[in-house]
Amino acid sequence: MEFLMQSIKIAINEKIFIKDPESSNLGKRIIEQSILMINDIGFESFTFKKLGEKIGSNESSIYRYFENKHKLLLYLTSWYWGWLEYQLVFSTNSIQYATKKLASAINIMTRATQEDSSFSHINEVLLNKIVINEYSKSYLTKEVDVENKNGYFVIYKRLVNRISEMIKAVDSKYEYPSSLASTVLEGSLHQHFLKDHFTSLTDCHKNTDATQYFQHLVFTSLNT
Amino acid sequence: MEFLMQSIKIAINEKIFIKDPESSNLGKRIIEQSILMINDIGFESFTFKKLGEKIGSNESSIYRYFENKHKLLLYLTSWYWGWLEYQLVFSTNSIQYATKKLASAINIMTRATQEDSSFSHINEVLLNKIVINEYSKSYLTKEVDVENKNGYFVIYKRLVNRISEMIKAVDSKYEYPSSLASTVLEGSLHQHFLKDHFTSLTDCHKNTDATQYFQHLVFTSLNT
DNA sequence: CGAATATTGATAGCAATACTATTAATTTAG
DNA sequence: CTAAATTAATAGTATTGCTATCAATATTCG
Repeated sequence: MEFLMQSIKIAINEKIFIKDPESSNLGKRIIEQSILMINDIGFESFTFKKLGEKIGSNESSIYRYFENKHKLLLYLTSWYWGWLEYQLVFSTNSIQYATKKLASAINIMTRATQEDSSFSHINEVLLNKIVINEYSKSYLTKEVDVENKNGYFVIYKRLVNRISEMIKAVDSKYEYPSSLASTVLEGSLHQHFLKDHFTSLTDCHKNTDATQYFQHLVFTSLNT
Repeated sequence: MEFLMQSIKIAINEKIFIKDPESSNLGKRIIEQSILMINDIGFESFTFKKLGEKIGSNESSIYRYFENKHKLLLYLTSWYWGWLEYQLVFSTNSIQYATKKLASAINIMTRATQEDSSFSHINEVLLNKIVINEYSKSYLTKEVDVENKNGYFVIYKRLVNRISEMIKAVDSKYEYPSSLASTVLEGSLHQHFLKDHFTSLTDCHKNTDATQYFQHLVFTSLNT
């Protein structure tokens, strides 16, 4: 997958960072290398000090971009959802039939992530793995309500709503469009996690299985 | 809900603790008060030092029961799933018809937790909240494969498998029984979380809504 | 160009966390 | 009632998650 439009930038809520990491070379290295490092050692073991060493920079310099590693995680995951949203809108916009549109959306939301050469410093495949392993930690906190009010989760919420609207377009009488939409997005991450760590708890063993599963789940729930 | 059998004990993998907290008064206070405290301040802010102060005991004494707070979380969540499993088996065992059995199981898995006076030192309602807010953190770690091999998640896995078997009993041709079972269990926690923090992402606003949603989701997926 | 301004790097320091070790006090069990 | 087990108290260590300060470099713009 590649962005067809040049110089598209994923717009992240400015309250999430102190200084926009897209605005400098150091900022981009912070993003690039934090993705590699979080993927490598996990979010718990990841620290700004270690990242500083890795990028040949200083802990205190990273703190000038992000208040703490939680905010960096919010940035990375927001970027990921923004990137997915773009693909969703771009791919489904021209589809006429509601059913076909929703099927295409489910496909994009549940498939294994493809690389995208448009953003040279971001490895989308690894970022997808981070989202699978760490996204819940970004909202399963005591601060979730305040951060939600601050708009830290808007992109994700917009994405769920888009799917929800597509579901309604297929079956306006269906009673749980938002729950179904959130189930697909969150459940997709979960099934991919189970595929890697708890194979007995899932039937999705190949990459394409999750898509099949959710297509079936959604379309049997709806009256088309 | 009450246990009809006296002196039932939820059996937890002995590798999770150093000394069985059920074996002493201090151990029970550790469990009782850690539930209150984690619920109160969240797992991230929870420390053995604070817990020690709260129960009028010492940090080092708690370390004789649990290696670290991660293991304590594994203990608490294992206990919860064991308790739910008991209710599931007890309530559905005598039901003949596969469909009715599965419907009853979904009901138990997705409803709001009821108090249980059988275990005086454990507040099941608060423990359910902890599971909603913290369970994923217990397996979204770099150590998950080792800990899985050690059997730290057996109870949860057995529970998913029980549901999976019930699904198969209703529709032996259905291709995704394990995925559907794990989706119900995990998705139920997620919908309850959304109900409390992201109301726009769910249609479950009353406690009973999640049950309705998952009943519909499961039974439209299956050919009965 | 060159001075002002912004950015980054280096070092230090602090409070809290996540433990471990040791020893003393207390409880319990035979 | 004595020995063994348990618990409490204290101290100590390495790491984390920051903040502050100041020097070294870039960058910008008049």
